[in-house]
Amino acid sequence: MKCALSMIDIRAIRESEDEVRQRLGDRGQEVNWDRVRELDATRRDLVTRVEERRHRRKTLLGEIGIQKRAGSPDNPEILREVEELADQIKHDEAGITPTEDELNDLLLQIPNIPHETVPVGVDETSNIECRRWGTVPELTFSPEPHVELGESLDILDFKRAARMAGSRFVVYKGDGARLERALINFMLDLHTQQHGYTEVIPPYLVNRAGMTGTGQLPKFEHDLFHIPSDDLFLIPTAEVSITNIHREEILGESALPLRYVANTPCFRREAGSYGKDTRGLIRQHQFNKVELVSFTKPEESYDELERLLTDVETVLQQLGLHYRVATLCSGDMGFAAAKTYDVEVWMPAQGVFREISSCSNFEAFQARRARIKFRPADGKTEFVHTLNGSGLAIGRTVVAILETFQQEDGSVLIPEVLKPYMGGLDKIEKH
RNA sequence: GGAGAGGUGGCCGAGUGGUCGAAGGCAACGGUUUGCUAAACCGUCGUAGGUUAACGCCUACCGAGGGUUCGAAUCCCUCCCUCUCCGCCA
Repeated sequence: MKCALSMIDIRAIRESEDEVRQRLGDRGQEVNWDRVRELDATRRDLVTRVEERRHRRKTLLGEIGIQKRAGSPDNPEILREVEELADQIKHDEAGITPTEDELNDLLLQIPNIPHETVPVGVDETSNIECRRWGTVPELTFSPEPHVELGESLDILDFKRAARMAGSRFVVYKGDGARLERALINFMLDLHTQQHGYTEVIPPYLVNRAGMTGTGQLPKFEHDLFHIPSDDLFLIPTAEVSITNIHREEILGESALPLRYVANTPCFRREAGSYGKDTRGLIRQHQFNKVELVSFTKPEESYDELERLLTDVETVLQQLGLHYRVATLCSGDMGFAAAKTYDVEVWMPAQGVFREISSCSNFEAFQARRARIKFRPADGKTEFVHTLNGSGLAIGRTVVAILETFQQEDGSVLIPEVLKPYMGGLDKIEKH
């Protein structure tokens, strides 16, 4: 019998539903709690009954075996009872499958429980700013948006990309392509060499089970690009691939924490964001992102979240980009997250901070779905905690760099740390 | 895509239609012995669900799903995956 797959622990609901619901707050509004409770009870009733009958049947079968060996004739009484039990078991089992399926469907729809330090709120207005780093760059001229800058420098080509693939795609060209590549390499080197992450290059296509494990499915299928012929999905973030590296594994305690970094393209349908950020690199169907993922013991995950955030901030600080950090409120967090920090970079042309990284602790939410456990030295296996953060989204970093370091003549200075990755080039200018 | 082989516990590796949840070995853990290490010896040593205050007990699982049978890891079917060879290809 399959175990009940869940994202929040069914036992927690069974034993302290009130507390679970209270902590979910607004996030638990849509859940049909009565049905969950009912299905759980039904399932347990059926399972208990089936197991009792199976036990009885097993005993009888053993007796038949002994009699056969002794050469005794068949006992019709026993045979009849065995048959009856089989029918009853079959009948009850037929009820278990749909019960479990419905229960799992309901449980998979329940978002994660926010951590107690998460501010309560319904939208971004309740997010809490933690800190700012740097200052708004002082320009003696009015800053050009990255789209105009990129096109006049002939490093970004949105028109030709649209011709071949539609809107929300781009062709990077010349120093633009090189800048993108330089950023990827700089971030990967920083995280692997200074911050202790192991680089991986994972699959960009993932199956249904993988997407369910990290929480994209079943609820957010409409946000994903899907390949029907093979039932595979293009990853919306490397988080999916990396977290699934250890799906259905029991890790040794000494192996934790595990830290991975990957640069991958990310593919998002952006359904429902029509009209939002239609121009430029901000919101693309395909973009590169360097992603950090950690697997930790439960008691260490919140320290790890702070560490992850620090690693992400280091990237922005070394690039010299002005940013701020906010703790997301309960209503603004993603489905799977227990706590999230957003890192927002200053975009001079728009004059606003825009998200460039999101760092989350999923606690055991993904681990439970993906069945990722570890074995403590003393006791029973436990679910690990998973975390991830963008370190950083490359396209948006390009935007920030172009706009922040632009010069009045339309050229763009290359940040010091990137120069080695740009072959010593110190600015991008018109040719 | 074509042909063949195979999928058993952390690993290796037996296995027969009926006390097989599964021999044996390795690894791991605990202990005895030991100046230390090693060796040797003894013991423990899968996952999940149900039940119990707890010790424990019960059930399921030998790639997945069906079928045959009183009974299946063992026989049959379908699917998935891995490996080898051929073809194709970056």
